[in-house]
Amino acid sequence: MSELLTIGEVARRSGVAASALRFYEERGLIASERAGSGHRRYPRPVLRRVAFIVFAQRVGLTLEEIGAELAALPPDRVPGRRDWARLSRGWSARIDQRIAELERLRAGLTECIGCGCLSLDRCRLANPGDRAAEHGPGPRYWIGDRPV
Amino acid sequence: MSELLTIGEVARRSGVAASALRFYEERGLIASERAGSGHRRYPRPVLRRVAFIVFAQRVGLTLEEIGAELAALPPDRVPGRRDWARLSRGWSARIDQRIAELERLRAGLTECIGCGCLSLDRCRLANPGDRAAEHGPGPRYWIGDRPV
DNA sequence: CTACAAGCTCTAGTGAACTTGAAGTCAAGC
DNA sequence: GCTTGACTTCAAGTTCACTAGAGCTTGTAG
Repeated sequence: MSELLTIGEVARRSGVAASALRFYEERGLIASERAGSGHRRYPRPVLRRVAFIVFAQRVGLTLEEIGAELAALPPDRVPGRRDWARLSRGWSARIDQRIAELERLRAGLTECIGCGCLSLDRCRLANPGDRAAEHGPGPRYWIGDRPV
Repeated sequence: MSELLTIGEVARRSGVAASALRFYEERGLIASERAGSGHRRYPRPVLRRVAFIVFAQRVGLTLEEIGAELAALPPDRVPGRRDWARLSRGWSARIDQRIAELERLRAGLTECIGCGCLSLDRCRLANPGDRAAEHGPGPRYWIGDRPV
């Protein structure tokens, strides 16, 4: 019934570990007030914010991107239907792209590999040009899940 | 025209960095002979094997899984239509699952978030039970891309 | 008042898939 | 003979999204 939640309560209710919540806070994705003791106190709406983060991760966004999306939401009022709609467009496009790629791959599974044409020179399914190879150093993102 | 390719040639033709090829070899995904100098010499079919690896990664398999798939292919003969078909079944199912999840998420984008029900308690889209939270320590796999 | 749970900060580790860099070898061209 | 470039090994670094543990403080129940 309390207005403010402890980190443990948020963790239990969201299914996200307390350590992860601290990590999100460090990254600026969520915020907390502090009790006199120095303990975190989360206002209730943080639960929706955490839900949003989890959802966005499943869609395939990185925490950095999620942070940007959250920053773009109005800080002064509860985000409404209009805000979601704006957000939604970008995400839908992204999801559609990934689905399209997966369908292409599934088709290639029988058509292209099956027919024996899986050749790097000719097959667009394994074409270097399609790949994220030139995205510089560091780990390759899950191929195809990369932000475009 | 030569029968055997250097690592540089394979890298150029496959679009995969030489360092990655050495890494794949270390992991047992590909193999090479050695010239007298100690330099790697790849038989030509390695190109198809690399193409296979790249393809499988886009589908979402880890290198370890890819290694297992490759190990299951006949080592004595060129893999034929039958071998691909066997492989294909598992991958298709996997792709279908991921597509289904993405579609579910896309629907939730308007239905569930849009209507304001994005609540951790009630919404199955952000439901802790759905999540890979209990998969133990270590990094969370890209959520939803996890091998089932 | 004392346990003990829960919170705090900070540093370091994890796993996947590589890349980077150091230090050395080998082959070819000038 | 020397430089250049391609190759070798090996160790260490990178990103992402966290987790784990050390060492300390706070809050609560008996």
